[in-house]
Amino acid sequence: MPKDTFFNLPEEKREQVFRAAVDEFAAHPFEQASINRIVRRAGIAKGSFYQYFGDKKDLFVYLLERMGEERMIYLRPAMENADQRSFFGLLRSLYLAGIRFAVEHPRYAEISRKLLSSRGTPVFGEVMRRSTVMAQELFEDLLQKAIQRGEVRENIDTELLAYLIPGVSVLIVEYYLENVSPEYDEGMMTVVDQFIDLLRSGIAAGTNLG
Amino acid sequence: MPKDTFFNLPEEKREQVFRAAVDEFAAHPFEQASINRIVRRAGIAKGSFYQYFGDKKDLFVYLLERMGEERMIYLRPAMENADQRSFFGLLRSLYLAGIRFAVEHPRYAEISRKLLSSRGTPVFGEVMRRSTVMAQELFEDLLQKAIQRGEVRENIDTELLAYLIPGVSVLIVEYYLENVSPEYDEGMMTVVDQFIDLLRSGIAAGTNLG
DNA sequence: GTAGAATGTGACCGACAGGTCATGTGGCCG
DNA sequence: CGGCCACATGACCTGTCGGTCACATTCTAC
Repeated sequence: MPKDTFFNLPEEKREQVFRAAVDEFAAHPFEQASINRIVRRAGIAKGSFYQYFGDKKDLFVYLLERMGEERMIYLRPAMENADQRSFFGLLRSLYLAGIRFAVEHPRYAEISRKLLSSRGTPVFGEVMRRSTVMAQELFEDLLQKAIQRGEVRENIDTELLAYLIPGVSVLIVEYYLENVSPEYDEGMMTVVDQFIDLLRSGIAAGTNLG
Repeated sequence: MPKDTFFNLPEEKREQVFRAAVDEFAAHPFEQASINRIVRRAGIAKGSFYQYFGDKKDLFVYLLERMGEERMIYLRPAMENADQRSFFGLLRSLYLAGIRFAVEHPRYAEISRKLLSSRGTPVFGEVMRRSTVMAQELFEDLLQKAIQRGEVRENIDTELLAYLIPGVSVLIVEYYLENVSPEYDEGMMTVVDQFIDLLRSGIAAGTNLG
């Protein structure tokens, strides 16, 4: 948690510091991110920084929390009436919401990308375990319900799938940025739709064609 | 390329240095890996290190090359008669070979894992682009042939799939290590088989069951 | 032997990191 | 006014990094 001093700051200065942090963590993963660069960019003294935050991780966790709140603004509507909708339709809405969030907050998206592709570093465990577990539980729950509705076949490993789905979403974003367009934009949805189609029907020729 | 001095070394010492490097890069991603720790562990002076290698990247590239050669020893037999075998069977052989490689060289596997989950860092591009492109081309080629044989339906995006398949293999390994067993072992094949089943048939209930 | 090349060595370099702290500054309260 | 308090500041701390270099040692050839 940032210190009181940070929240007592005039909003303009507070946001200046925050923006500098966003820029830095969008450009460098946690370990390489530099407090020196942040304070330089924010136009404050280094001593001041440590009046606001306990240490680098304190700032980073705060940033991730604010990012998570912003992200939920996009995701919550996509989850409406979750119980009455098809699994694949819901999945598509979630991806769409996630992509809109990324399109409108590309630096946040960059921070997520850097963080998600650094699984295994010490800071990842401390910072992300809770939310990856939450995502995994959400998808596992959705899959179970879809099986009960007869929408998804029952002889699948829901735990594995619930792990793969968020992981693949990162791959999709990377594929798009590398091979289609270097910008976060809604064209990503064509790739998402390809993936959902694969997920639904597999790739084998035969009875599943239609 | 390491300097001549390195190859003139008595084999024992050369392997001592090499093993120390493997240990370091298995424990830390490239940027965090420390020459100081490597020379300490190898029992050589830092000056000596720079008689053997131009710089840190020189060592790392050499290590990856040796690792790639070792890996090919496992993969080559799995590719035998590639043209006459089913896509899914071949895919399974490749995964199996990859897992055997990882089981018998867990530190190599750890280095790969660290490297693959650091896409986007500067060193990744310089060092990996060639081999990721190669893997992507291989899978795209295999998929095209499978489509021609009528084994795989033709309305899929082979480029996307060829990107996703190697990426998902990393996810599978991570899933296994996090949720099943912390050791690289052949139990991973049960997860691989789950994945291949998903890839083949999708998850939707209905006509594709059987 | 002795010259000279090859190899070994660790103190040293400048850069940068995260973090501290003594001192300065400005405004509010009595 | 004086005392206090919240905040601002940047020089400074210790540590580590990748990399260099002058010098010591060992090996080879004659």
